[in-house]
Amino acid sequence: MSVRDRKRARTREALVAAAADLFERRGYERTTVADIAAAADIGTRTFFSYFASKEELLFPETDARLRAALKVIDEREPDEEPATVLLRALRRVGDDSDDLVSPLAALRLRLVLEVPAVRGRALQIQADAQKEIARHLAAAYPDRLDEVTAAALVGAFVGAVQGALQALFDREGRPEDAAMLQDAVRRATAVALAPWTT
Amino acid sequence: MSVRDRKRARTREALVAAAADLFERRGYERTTVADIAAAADIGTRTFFSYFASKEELLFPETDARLRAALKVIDEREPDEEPATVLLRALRRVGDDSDDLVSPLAALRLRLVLEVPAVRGRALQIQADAQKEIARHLAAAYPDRLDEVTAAALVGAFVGAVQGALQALFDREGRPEDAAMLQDAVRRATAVALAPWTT
DNA sequence: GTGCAGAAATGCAATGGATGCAAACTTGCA
DNA sequence: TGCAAGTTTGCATCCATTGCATTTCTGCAC
Repeated sequence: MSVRDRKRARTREALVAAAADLFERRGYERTTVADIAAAADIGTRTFFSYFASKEELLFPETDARLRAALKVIDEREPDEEPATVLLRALRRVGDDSDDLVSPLAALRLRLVLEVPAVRGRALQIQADAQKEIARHLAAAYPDRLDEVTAAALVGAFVGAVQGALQALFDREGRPEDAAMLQDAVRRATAVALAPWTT
Repeated sequence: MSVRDRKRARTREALVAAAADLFERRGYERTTVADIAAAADIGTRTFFSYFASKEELLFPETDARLRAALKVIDEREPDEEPATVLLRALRRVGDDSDDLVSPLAALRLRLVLEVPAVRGRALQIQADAQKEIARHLAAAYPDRLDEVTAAALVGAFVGAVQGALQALFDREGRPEDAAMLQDAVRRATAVALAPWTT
């Protein structure tokens, strides 16, 4: 990795860190892109060569989670059911991603629930990921699943988990700590996916 | 309904019509709110007392569809399964809504697929509707469904349908024929939701 | 018919995200 | 050392959105 690339990566991280700090302290809406850029010592214009929009800042590593899910599918046992593999893939994404610990993750969760623009972006990212997973799954089971059925299956699983999670948050408020959150995710998936697992 | 209200409703429709026309001809991005307001003979500022944002213009009757779904739940037979009722509610929304015929609906579908901002808004509206439906369903079956399970159920159903639809569009482009489309969705969701419906 | 209170429309100014453009820099490599 | 490619930046501009103050209705009371 060249000096150039490393510097760029460092600046990128600085931007995320600065933004997280500012969002935390002043709130999302009352932090301007100019503020963030200044805090990371770059020009306002330059910000947009790192992130396409203000929201994007909150989802810096979407690809990683998606790749993890695809990997689970690729490494399936020869005779596993599609639903079983998919189930494992979703559990993996929910569990091991650093997503529940990193300071950014907690902030992101809060903002997804509070700020419409952020929620909209999150839903879009999720929809795109679903599409990708469905494609992979269909390719993995060419004679059992066509693209449409695979998409329906993935949509059902993800939709169930997301619905359950949302309901949990509505009922219990935002989780205080990562452990509670993880527990909530587990309970939600257990409930949501029970019909497929029994 | 007073004169005032009727005039307001007429202006509102004029805005939607004007916007549909402009979006159709010039595209969404290259139509400004000022253009739309001018075409409907109102001041730019006034636009925002009718619609909270430019996107909102494309979803003028969300409530109606939601209410239709809730109505199906309210009018269920005494001993129907939750999944059965829910399935019927979704079919109702997909079927009888003018959604595949009205000129606005076709435009909306295209823009949802093409314009990120519009897609984001559509996903948010859907998520909100899901939440509402889940609440209703849980209330309708107090001893069979808690809020979280109901939300998971609704999420699974809606997710399956949406996933299937998305895949169909990706594969075949925009649908020529509503009947074929509906059939494909039914088959796909049947597979995805088999665990719930049996 | 006149006048008033509340609702609606409007103009104006300002904020803030986003983009195009061209000039000033840096870095990697020949 | 010096050029080509990749970066950074300032500047101007567009546009959605909002706050504020003003003006224009509309419904109703008298």
